Amino acid sequence: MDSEKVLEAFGANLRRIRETRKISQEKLGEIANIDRTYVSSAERGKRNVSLINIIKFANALEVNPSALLDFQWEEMDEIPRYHKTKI
Amino acid sequence: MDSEKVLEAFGANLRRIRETRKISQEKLGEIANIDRTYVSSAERGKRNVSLINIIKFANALEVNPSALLDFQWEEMDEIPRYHKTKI
DNA sequence: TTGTGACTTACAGTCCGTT
DNA sequence: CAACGGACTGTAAGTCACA
Repeated sequence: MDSEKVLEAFGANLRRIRETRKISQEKLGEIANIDRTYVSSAERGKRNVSLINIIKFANALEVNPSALLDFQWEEMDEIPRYHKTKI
Repeated sequence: MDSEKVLEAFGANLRRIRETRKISQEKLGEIANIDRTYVSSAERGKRNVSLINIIKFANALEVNPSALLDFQWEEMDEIPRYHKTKI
């Protein structure tokens, strides 16, 4: 589990979903009440976004928060254990 | 969307899943490499946990990160819009 | 085994701007 | 419209002694 790649994966999800909504970073920021420069850096994987802001983003984009955490773990250095076991 | 309740909901999920694993907060902290007292405060909804730590918790508990974000929105003040639309 | 208050440090997050 | 920088404020991260 590589922290940097987690942030990049989150950012990629954020960007992909925002683009399907056909709204700008600025517009997303306005809806979510988050600064536009922060949206930009979050999408580029430069920010360790907190839970409240993850929820804000999800609500603004009208998706379940889990959509933003739907990572492609194959790209990570270590495969998280939940791929091997179920709860 | 009430921030305080989001944190409490996250903490409740964290605690519930940890208890199904039958491990102590201290043991979870050891696995996730997070301080025991931090686990305690996160479970009590006192921390706005960031993405990296959400992933650490999820990996340590061997669950998908989205399991920790599986909130009961009915209890919240405002129903997030993703209940009304799908992506 | 867990809860809690207090504390410092690091960085989350904002606001101004330029390219 | 987005990337990026600088300077700033607020708060999460991380730890401790003690209940």
